[in-house]
Amino acid sequence: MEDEVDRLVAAWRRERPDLDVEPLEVLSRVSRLARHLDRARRTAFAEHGLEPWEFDVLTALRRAGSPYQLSPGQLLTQTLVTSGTMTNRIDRLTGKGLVKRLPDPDDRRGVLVRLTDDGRDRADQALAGLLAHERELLAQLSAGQQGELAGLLRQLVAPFDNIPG
Amino acid sequence: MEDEVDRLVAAWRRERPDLDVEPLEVLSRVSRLARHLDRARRTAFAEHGLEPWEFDVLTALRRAGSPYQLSPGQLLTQTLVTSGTMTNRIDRLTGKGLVKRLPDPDDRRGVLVRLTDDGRDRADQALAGLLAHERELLAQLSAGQQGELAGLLRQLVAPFDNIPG
DNA sequence: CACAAGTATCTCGACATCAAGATATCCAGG
DNA sequence: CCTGGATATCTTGATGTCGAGATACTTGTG
Repeated sequence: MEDEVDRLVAAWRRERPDLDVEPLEVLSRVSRLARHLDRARRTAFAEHGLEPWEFDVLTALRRAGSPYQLSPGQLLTQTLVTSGTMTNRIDRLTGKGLVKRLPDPDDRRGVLVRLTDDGRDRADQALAGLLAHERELLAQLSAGQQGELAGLLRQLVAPFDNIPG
Repeated sequence: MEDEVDRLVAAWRRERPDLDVEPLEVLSRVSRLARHLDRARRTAFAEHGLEPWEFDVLTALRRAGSPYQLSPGQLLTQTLVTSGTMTNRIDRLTGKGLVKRLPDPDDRRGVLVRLTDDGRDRADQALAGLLAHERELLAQLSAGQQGELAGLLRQLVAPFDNIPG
C-alpha cells in the first residue's frame, strides 16, 4: 500500500535527482505518523473530557505511584515543555480540581503537585481508552512485527534519551 | 540500550499490572522520537536562517516543480494547517522575499504563491542540510534495518493517508 | 440572465507555547 | 556565619496557530 511519503519521495527524486533522499523514508514517516497519532489521541481523550496536555501531566503523576506527586521540575523533564508552559498547565489543572499544589516540606523554593482523587480516576479512565484505540491501530501488524518495530525505534530514540539534551 | 519508554512502560506495569500496555512500546516511541526530531530540525534549519514552518511551505512549492507555484488552498492541504495560518505564513514569507503572490489568471478569487529565486535556493540548501543531519541520526541502523523500519511504518501510516481524514 | 449555493482567500479574537528574566531559596567554600 | 553561584518556580511579552466568520468571485439551475 502506497502512502503520502512514497509520493513525497517520488517528487523529490524527480526534482532533485542529484540528492539521496533515503532518510525521508524513515523520518518523514515518523513525523507524519506522530501527527496522525496526535489527532487520534485528541479524539480519544475528548471522550473523557481531557486535552492531550492534561493527559500528559496527569499520567506522569499517576505513574509516580502513591501519593501521586512530583515537583514541577520533574514534570517538565518528563513532558519536554518549558517551565512557563508547565506553570500555566498546573494553574489550569488546579482550576479544574484535578491536581493541587502543596509546599515542599524539604525545600521552601519548591512546590509539589499532587493528583486529586478525581484527577487519578480521570487519568486511569483516559489511559484505558487510549490503549484500546492504539491496539486497533496496531492491528495492522503481527505481535512479532510490533516487537521488531519497537526495537528499531528504541535504537533511534535511545541516544536522545540517554545523552543530556 | 534502555530508553525513556522502557522506563515509562515499567512504571505502568508497576502501577497498573491489570492493564496491557504493550501498544505504548511502539506508539509512545513514535511520538517521542517525533518530538526529538522537531527539535533537531529546528536546529538544522537555523543554520540556514529558516524556521520549520518556512521549510514546510518552501519545499512544498519546490517539489511542485517549475514554475514553483501553488494556490494557498493546495498549500494548506499539503501542510495540514488552517487557512488563517497559511495566510499568515504567506504574508511573512512575502515579507522576507522568499515567495510572492500573483493573481490567478483563471479565477479572480484566487492567488498563486510562487517561489522567488532566493526562496528556491534557500529551500534547496535547507533540504541538503536536513538530509545530512538525518543521515547521522539513522547511522544507528544498517541499510537493511532502515528499509525494514520504513516498511513497518508505512503499514501504520497508510490507513491514515489513504482513507479521507 | 438572475439567483442561490459553493469556493477561495483573508480578517479577527482567543489561546497555548516559548524564551528570557525576576524572585526566592539552598548550599559549598572561605 | 557570609557570600556568590546554583537551583526551583513563576512572570512577562511576543509569536504562531486555530476556529469562526467576512468578502469576493464563480458555477450550476431554471
